[in-house]
Amino acid sequence: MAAKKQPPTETVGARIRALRLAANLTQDEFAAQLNVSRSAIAQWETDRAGQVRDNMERIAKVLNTSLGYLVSGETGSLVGDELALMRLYRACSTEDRRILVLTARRLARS
Amino acid sequence: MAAKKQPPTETVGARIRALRLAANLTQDEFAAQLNVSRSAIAQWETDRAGQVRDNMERIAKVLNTSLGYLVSGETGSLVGDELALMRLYRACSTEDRRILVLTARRLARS
DNA sequence: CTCATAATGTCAATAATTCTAACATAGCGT
DNA sequence: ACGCTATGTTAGAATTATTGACATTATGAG
Repeated sequence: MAAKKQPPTETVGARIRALRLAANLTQDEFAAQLNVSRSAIAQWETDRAGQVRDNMERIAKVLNTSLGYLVSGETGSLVGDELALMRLYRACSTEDRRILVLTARRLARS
Repeated sequence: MAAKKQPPTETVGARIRALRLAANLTQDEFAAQLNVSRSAIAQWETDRAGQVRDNMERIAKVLNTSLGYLVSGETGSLVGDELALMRLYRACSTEDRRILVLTARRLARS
C-alpha cells in the first residue's frame, strides 16, 4: 500500500504557490501585481490568512486560473448525457425548468 | 430599445438571494443550514458583508452551485441554475438520472 | 567554507471586516 | 387594525487580515 502522495487534497495556499512558481514569479513580484505586502503573500501561501474574496479573485486573474480551482481545487466539464440534459433543460420554459430542478432535488435526496 | 432588464451585472448578494429563493428557503432556514445568524444572511444578500471564503464555499454547497458562479457570476458555460441541476443530476443514481432525462424530454416538448 | 544576497517565514500591533443581537420596517391575511 | 412572518438596519464585540520589522533559509561567488 504505497499510496504515493495524492495531491487532490492540496490546500489553497499550496495551489497559490504552485501557480505563482509556475508563472516564474517571486513573492515580491507577485505582491506588487496584487498591491499587497510580500509578507501577506507568504501568509497566504502558508494558509495563515488572506483568503478573502477580493484577493482570491485577483489571484485567479493574475495567475490565469479559476476561482473554483483556487479555492476548492475543482474543475467542471460536461460529459455526453450531461450535455443532453442541459439541452433539454434550456429548451424548457422557466416554469418547467423549476419543476425539473425540484424533481432532481427529490431524486437526488433518495 | 427597451432592454428588458437583463442582470448580467448582478452582484454577489443578488445571486445568493436568487439561489436561496429558487431553493424555496427563507433567510431563517438558510441561516440555520449555515450556522450563522439570520441577520448575517440579510447582510450578505445586500452586499454589506459576509463575502468570506468559508461562507462562500458553504453557500455554494448548500445551494448546489459553484464558487465561480457565486463570486464572479460565471462557471464554464453554465449559469447558476444550470449548474445546480448538473450537481443534482450527478448526485442521482443511474436509474434516477434516466428518469430525470425522461422528465426533461417530456417537459421540453410542451 | 564564508560571505553576500535574494527569497521566504514569522511575529506583534494595527487596521479592516464580519458577526450577532436587538430593534425597525414591510407585507399579508384575517 | 392586528398579529404574524420575512427581511432590513444598526452598534458594538469578535474575528481576521495586513503591514513592517526581524528571523531564517537557500544559492552562488570567491
